[in-house]
Formats: sequence, structure tokens, C-alpha cells
Amino acid sequence: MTKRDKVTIRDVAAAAGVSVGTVSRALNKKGRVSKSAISAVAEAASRLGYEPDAIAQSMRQQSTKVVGMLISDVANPFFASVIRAAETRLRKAGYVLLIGNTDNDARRESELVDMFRRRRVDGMILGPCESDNAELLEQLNRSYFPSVAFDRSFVSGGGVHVDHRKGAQLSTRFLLNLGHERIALMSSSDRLRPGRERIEGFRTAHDDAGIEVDPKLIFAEPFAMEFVFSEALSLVNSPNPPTAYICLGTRILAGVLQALKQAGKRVPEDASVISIGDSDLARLHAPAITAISWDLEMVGEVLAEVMLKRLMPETEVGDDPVTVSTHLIQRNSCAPLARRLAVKGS
Amino acid sequence: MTKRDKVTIRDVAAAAGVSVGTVSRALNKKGRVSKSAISAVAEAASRLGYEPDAIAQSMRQQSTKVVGMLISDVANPFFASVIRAAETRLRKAGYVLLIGNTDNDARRESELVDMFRRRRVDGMILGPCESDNAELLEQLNRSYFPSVAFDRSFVSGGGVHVDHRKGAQLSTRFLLNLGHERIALMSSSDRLRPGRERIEGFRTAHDDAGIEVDPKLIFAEPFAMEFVFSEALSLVNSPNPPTAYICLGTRILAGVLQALKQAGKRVPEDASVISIGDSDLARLHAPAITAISWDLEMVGEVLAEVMLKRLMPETEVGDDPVTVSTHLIQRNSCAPLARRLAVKGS
DNA sequence: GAATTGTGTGGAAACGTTAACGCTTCAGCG
DNA sequence: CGCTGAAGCGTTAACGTTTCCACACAATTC
Repeated sequence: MTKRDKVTIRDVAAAAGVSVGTVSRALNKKGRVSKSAISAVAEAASRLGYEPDAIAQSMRQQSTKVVGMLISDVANPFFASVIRAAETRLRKAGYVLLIGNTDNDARRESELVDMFRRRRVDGMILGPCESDNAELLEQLNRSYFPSVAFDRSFVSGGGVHVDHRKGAQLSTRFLLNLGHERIALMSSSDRLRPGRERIEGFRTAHDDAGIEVDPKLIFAEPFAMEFVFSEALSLVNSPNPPTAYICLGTRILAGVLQALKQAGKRVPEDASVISIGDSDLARLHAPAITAISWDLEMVGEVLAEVMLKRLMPETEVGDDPVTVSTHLIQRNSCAPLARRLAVKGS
Repeated sequence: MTKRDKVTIRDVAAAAGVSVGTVSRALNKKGRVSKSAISAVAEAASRLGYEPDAIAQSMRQQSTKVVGMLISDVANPFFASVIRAAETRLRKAGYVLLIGNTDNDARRESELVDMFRRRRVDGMILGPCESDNAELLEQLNRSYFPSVAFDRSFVSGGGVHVDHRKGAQLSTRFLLNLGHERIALMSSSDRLRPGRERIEGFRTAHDDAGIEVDPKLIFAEPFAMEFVFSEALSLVNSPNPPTAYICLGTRILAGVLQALKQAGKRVPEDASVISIGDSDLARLHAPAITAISWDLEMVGEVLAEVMLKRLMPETEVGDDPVTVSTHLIQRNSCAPLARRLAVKGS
């Protein structure tokens, strides 16, 4: 209605015929207040449409009830669900989520951290980003406020990890058991924790099976995102091509699938494919793609949960990272190597 | 290093040997300050690692440099990209984005609006949500702060609209031109603007072609999201089934595609399919699905742009909504009806 | 040389809230 | 009847900024 309705605690006090201190106590039910004061204040407050100013509260209490979240790509479905879950959980606890997109750029990430710190967020959730950024770590330690890292190898401050290692190991073993010996791992940069973990899992599975890893089949370098298709095509058409592919995310998965198709190779008869991360594409492709999956919502919830624990000073919380497990969803994109040989040999 | 490094403007003033007022002026280069003061202050500030407290600034200046964004589902790819683009643009202007997930629940949306208002956000971006919520509108008008609506038929405050009407019209006409006469429109609730607009476009295209619309082919009711597949299946198997399907988003599209497959109908030979909204699924499905597409990034940028304009009091900005256009990306999921008849007749 | 303008500065008053600290009042008790 | 303790309340000092005002002094003008 009115253009500016700045109703402050003072107005409420006047309307209720008490002092501002009493209004504050009545509203927060903290300290000594009479029933009658409480009801008078409540009446006046609602009549005037009073809403406490959260900024002034933050100022006074040295706490904003805001947590910041830094994500390399907010639009990446593997992160978006995490964000949603975290936001929902945090809000239940009266916190609100500030987001920042880092675009995987360390400089931007630092800027964002500074910005959030200036804004006095109570804590920060850091998604995986370009290297583990020593400078940033130092920054955070200096300012010394609660931070929780997600899929990132922070020394201090614990964090939440998805068990990419196990995921890679499971899927590699699965393929090895099917008789595949040349398996391509097409994952993210090994400068990031998830990439490193996957390579380890991949190696462990090979070791367990007593099979040598061909380092040429590990694609951990950025794998020039724009050229996935062409790079995949040359791999598929190489002299001694892989018989199975483990592909991270939808981009790489799509590139590999298209390359296979273009090369006239059928899935799973001529090549097996496993997706790292479940997606619409994996679920709905024909044939449906076997995938390593983990609970995105849970990651978000756990992230929020750890953050909240860290936010209450009484509960001393350890620095041990929480691990979210991965599992393999079997669909129709993998077949025994024998079958392929039979087809070839016929 | 230290546990609490609370360095305030007072510390800087002491270190630089000037008063707090001077520090403020020097830092903000506002008002009269001498060069010498500026450099002394700058030196002291950087030496002490001073960072102005944004909360105190907000308190004083009655502006937080925060904008809130309410989205029904942050993890929906059609929104996630918009969020990212908006965040990026807003940050360039020194603003920061607070997000809230409404889950398409009007009550939650109201709560969130209240919460954001208490937190004194400078403005709010409202994504499409459960009905156009008259109560909310009234709330916003009362508090009278800048809000920009996205795909929502707000009376006041302008907004940004995707031209769903044109999109539906284009795709319907495209199918009609191919000879289809029984086209199913499987979209969202007509309580939401986008749903209504699509129906209008759908109708207009039919009118232009002089073809009657069978209301039974318009699925604008929630279309019980969990049962898309089964509902689609019964539609596909009905006595006089549609020969073409226009499907909103990945959920419905996937359901319809699976239903068609299960019923043994091939795309596009036996049924044509168009996706409303482009997606990995549409792009990478075999055959690739023709889709109505719009520029998500642009929506986000425009949203931010309008917000920013509205945030500077000098520029008087009109209430006319900005429209983002849609276009049809032709792929391989549509075929002339004749061809299908020929197949059938053979 | 006095009156006028300018320039840089320090001090203090906000912004809206909460919490610490006293001051009343009143019941209970010896 | 005086003393004690507690309950309820008002006053006030923060929280860290920015901005207004006044003042001192230098530079200009008549």
C-alpha cells in the first residue's frame, strides 16, 4: 500500500506502550517478560506488520544465518541436485543459501570467497574446482570460519566425498569379469580429487585381476571438452581399440556413443559402455546405459548437515570426511567380450 | 593465523593516524580527501588486511546488494542455466544471489518471500510457480520493492517471458503441414502461464489450418508426473491414437518415447515427436528429437538486466515484459503422415 | 588587510537490533 | 516491620559503517 513502510521495533514499542527492550524480549521469548507484555507486543507487532530487520540482527549478533556455496557450474545436473538438497536442509534450520558460480576458475573462486567473507556468511560450502587451490585453503584457514568441502581434498575442515574410487573399481571389475581387457577410462582432470580417485580405483581393479593397465587408455587430461566427439572417434577407429568405455558425465558419454555409432559399432555387441553418473541420457538411451550412481540429494543433505553441525559451537565435530557411496546400476550396455569375439569370428 | 581477526575501520583509522570518517571517505573516494590521506589509509588498510563489513554497510545504506531468486526447482535444467546466467550477470554488478527452492508450493513460496524480505534483499526474481498466487502479488505490492517475474503473468512489475505461445504454434503448424491431424499436446498445468500460452498457440495453429482441436488431446492437467509412462501407454494404445506428440521437458518426453517403443511404434515412421525445450535427451536420442528451443542463458541475463535497471532509481523503466523468442530445431523425429499411411497401407 | 571562498579533517549521529545492567515493585519470611 | 530475592521492565551501550556538520586553516578575492 504505502510506499515505504519502515516499521521498526521502536514503533512497536510505542504502539504496545512498552520499551524496545521489552519488545525484543517478548518477540524472542528470551529473558524475563510477563505474559501480558508478550501478548500486547504480539498484537501491536502484527497490527503494524512489523518484521524484524535481519540485517540489524546480523549486525548485532555477529551472525548472518547465511551460508555461501561455491560451485563450478550451477547448471551441471550433478551439482544442481546437490544445491537443491542443501538449500532445503539449510532453510529448515533457518539458514539461507548464497550461491556463486566459479566456472572452474581459481581466480573467480578466490574472489567469491572474499566477497562471501565480506558479507559475513556464517559458513561456506566449496564444490570441486580447478585444483585444490592452496592459496584459497590458506585464505580460509586465516579467516577461520566453518567450511565444508565437497569432493575436494582439503586437509583441514573435513568434508564430504563421493566414493568415486569404489565406483571406478566396481565398474572396472565388472567389465574385467566380462572378459574385457582393453578398457578406456574417460574421466576428468587428475588435478581434481574425483579424477584421481577414479584412476586409483581403475588401477586397483586391474591389479586385482592381474591385468596390466595401458596408460594410453586413461584419459584424465581435460580431454578438450569441445572435441569429445572427434577425439572419441579417432580412439574408436584406432588400430587396437578399447572394447569397453567408462565415460564421465553426459558430455563424454554422448561423444563416445556418437563416435561408436558413426564407426558402425553396436553397443553392447561391439563395445561395452558404462556411464559415470546416472542421467536421463544413460537411463533413456537405447540401449540403456549401465551407470555408476550415487545419491545426489544425499550429498546435498550431508553437506548441509555437516555445515550445520559445524555452525553450532557446542558440538565439537571431527574433521573426518563423510563418504557417500556409489553403486553400479546394471542396464543393457555391457556384454561379455566372448560374445563380441563370436560375432566377429562368425 | 589468528583465531579472530576483527579488524574494523577504527583500527585502520588508528593505524593511519586519521579519523574513521576520513578512512571511509578515502576508501570510497567520496567527498573531500587529500591524496596523502588516501595513500596512508590504503597502506594501513592493506597492511592490516582490512575488509569492510558488508553487513554494517547494508545497515547504514539501507541496501544489501543482494537479490533473491525463487525457483520451483533449482535442479531443473531449464531453470539451472537461467540461474547461472543471472548470477553471473548480477555479480558483475556487485550483487549476489540468494536462492530459494519453492517446490511449486505456494505456501513455501510465500514463506520464502517473507524470509527474503526480512533479509532486506534489494530485489526479487520470481520463477514460474503454482498459479499466479494473488496473495503473493499483493504482498509484493505492499512491500513495494523491485521484483521481476519470469514466465509469470504478473500485472505489475513487468517481467520476462519465453514465447511459449509461438513455440507451440510453430511446432503445431509444422506437424499440421506434415499432414498430422491428431496431435497430442502434453504440457504443464494451464494454471501456469507457460501452459496457457502453449494451449493458445496450439489452438491458433489449428484454427489457421482450419482443423478442429480435439480437447481430449490436450493434456494440461498435472498429468500425474509419476505415471507419465503408464498414461502415455494407454494413450498410445487407445482406439484412435494421436499420430504426433508435443512433449514438455524430459520427463514427459521420455515417458512418451518409452510408451511408443513398448507399443512397437517407431519414431518417426509411426509417430512424430517434438520436444518442448531442448535437452541432452532430445539431442542424443536415436532418432534425434525435433525440439522447440530458447536461449536459457539469455533468459537469465535479461532477468538480471531488468532487475539491475529497476535497482537504479534514476532510470525509470517501463512495465512492459521482455519476450525471449523460441524456435524450432528440426531433427529426425518427425515425418509426413502420408509416409506412415503408405507403410500402413502396404 | 579584511572578507570570502575552498579544502581537508575530526566528531558525532544515525541505521535497527539485542543484551547487559540497574531500577522498581512485590511476595515471602523471620 | 524490615530484609531478601526475584520478576518485570526501561535505559543504554554496543555492532561497523557512512554521512552530516562544524571547524580549522589555506588560498583567493576586493
